Amino acid sequence: MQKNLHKNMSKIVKSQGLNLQVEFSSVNEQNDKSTESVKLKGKRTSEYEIHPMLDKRTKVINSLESMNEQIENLQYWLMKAEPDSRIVKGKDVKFSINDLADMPDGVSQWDGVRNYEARNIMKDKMKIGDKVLFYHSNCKTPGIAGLAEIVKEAYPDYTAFDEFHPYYDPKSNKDNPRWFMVDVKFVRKFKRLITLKELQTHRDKLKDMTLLSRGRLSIQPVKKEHYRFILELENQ
DNA sequence: GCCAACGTTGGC
DNA sequence: GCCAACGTTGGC
Repeated sequence: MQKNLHKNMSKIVKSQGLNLQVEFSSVNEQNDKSTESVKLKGKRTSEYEIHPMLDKRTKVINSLESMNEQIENLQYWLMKAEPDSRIVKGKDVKFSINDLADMPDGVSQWDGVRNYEARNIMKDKMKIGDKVLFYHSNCKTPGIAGLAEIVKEAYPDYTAFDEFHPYYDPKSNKDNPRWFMVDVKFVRKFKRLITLKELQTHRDKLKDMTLLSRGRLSIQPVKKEHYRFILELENQ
């Protein structure tokens, strides 16, 4: 019976075209009800209860609802990096989408953010599985270069502790870290760079996009509809 | 807690 | 490399 439940879940997930890996932990029998956790890709986990008195279909719908909740909670962000070489305190701070792709497992810490608003987004808002538009800034053709996702939630940015590091901040220390970072994983490069210029021509659709109204913020929230629109632009 | 001075970002 | 916009600092 459990096997069928799992099969049904997998089928529904597939039929909805969702890019999720569903894992099931073993069921803990506890008198008249048991709990099972559903793990989505990354570490977002939700628990749902299995009531022996309810039929299979109800169980599947219940757990799907919790899955949909997780999907609804998915957040979208834009993160800026500089793809061109720039030497700060003797170290190159260049970081392009190709550099991210070349990291082991495509994963990198997002260090060097020294702005409170951007920090607070990382520290308080970003969750594993959130989607990221990878933006190339301070370069010849600024624009969105591809996609990444959050794979580790906020932890202290230790580069602030090292006085020889370009991102050193004497006001931050191990006991009272001022700056935080998340880990980001490469998802894919866009088929083409979606330039800032191009985005600016869609002011009708993107009028309240933070990138267009507050260009300086290096980590920004992105509305779901804007995210979707940008993915459509890629194919135009 | 205001705000002038200063520093940084990032498009152009 | 310029410089507008905007974020931060610190004196009062």
